[in-house]
Amino acid sequence: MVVTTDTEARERVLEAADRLFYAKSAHAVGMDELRAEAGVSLKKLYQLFDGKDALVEEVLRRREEAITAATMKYVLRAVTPQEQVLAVFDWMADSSGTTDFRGCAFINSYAELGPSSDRVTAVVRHQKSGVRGAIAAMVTGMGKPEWVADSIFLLFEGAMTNTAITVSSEPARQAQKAARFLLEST
Amino acid sequence: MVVTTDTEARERVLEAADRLFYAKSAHAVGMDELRAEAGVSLKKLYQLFDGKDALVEEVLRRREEAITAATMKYVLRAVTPQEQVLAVFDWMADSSGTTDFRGCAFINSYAELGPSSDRVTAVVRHQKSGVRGAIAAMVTGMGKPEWVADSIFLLFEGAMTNTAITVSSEPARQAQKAARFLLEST
DNA sequence: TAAGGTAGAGAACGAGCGTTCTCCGTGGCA
DNA sequence: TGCCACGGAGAACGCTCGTTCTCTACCTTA
Repeated sequence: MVVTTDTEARERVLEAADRLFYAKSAHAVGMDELRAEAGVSLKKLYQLFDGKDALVEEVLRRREEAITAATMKYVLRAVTPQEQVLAVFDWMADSSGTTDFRGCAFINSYAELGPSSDRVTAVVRHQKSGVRGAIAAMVTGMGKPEWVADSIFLLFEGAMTNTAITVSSEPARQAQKAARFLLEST
Repeated sequence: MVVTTDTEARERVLEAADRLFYAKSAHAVGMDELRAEAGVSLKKLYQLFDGKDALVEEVLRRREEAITAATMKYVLRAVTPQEQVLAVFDWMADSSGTTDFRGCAFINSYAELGPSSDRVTAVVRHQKSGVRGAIAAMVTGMGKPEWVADSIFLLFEGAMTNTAITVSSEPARQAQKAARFLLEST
């Protein structure tokens, strides 16, 4: 028998849930499908998590950390502050290349569950204010006015959804161009 | 007995479905709840529409027309071409004032149903390209480059989602400011 | 080896869904 | 007045879901 600690099982469940929820939306993924994908018994699944709602919430929180880390890799690779700000659009353009890109998981969750789950709404708000704050920190660090940061944030958000809908990295590139213009002309 | 033609019943169903689907997301609204809200028998409901999927599709198409008309009222009220472009953000700010504002119904539907319904995805794409085209027509009519139109479109999209998530018209106003800047400095 | 406890497989359960069907009351018409 | 066709109310059906429960097989330990 393959030894599997609870920690490992937890991780497998969270990874599978993140992938499936994002790809199909949470309500379209049954606990049994998730159990099969994670290679875990239904009993253990309910031992590890307090039901589906709690699992959705934890998946979103985990994804928030993962996305922050992923974008930071792009940001820190850049040299100048301006290139750092624009690097988040490189991340987006690269991410959209994967066939299973479905836009912003937080907006998607808000659309699906927002009205029925305050917990999910809270995580979504947290993520959005985090992204907005991160951009603001970079931009104001460059001496640019705060409204430039907010504008770049909105370009980012619009590009996320439309990159998914149009199945193309063009919105990401377009948003990057607009952000560059805003940074250079202020 | 109150006389009700099929056309009237159809209209009542579509109005109720639009309102409920937008407020709660489609999968959270049962056909029976919809029947009750529209004041129609279940039998007639299924006489008038080929099931829920078809109803969702028709609701989205109807909403596309309604939103186009609503924004056009704002656009045509403005005098200068620049004010016309910026008027769509006035529409957004005003719409967000209603307590049941939940962002872009098409993005929400894409998030909820996109992976399972090509028909819905097609309607969403159609609406997005329509909005993008309408902004492009106004902006290029002003002699501005096309990338300005695309940027304003992305600002619009980002503001729609974040106006809903933050329950505030601030993103709409912020996007408007950014759009004005883009229009004036090119 | 024998007993006991643990964990997995999957049946069971109650609820809710979309959809269809049945029944009954009420109209119009000869 | 008697008949019939229609439409509404809502029961019924088959399915899927989230969640819990049961049973069995195996591993551990004395």
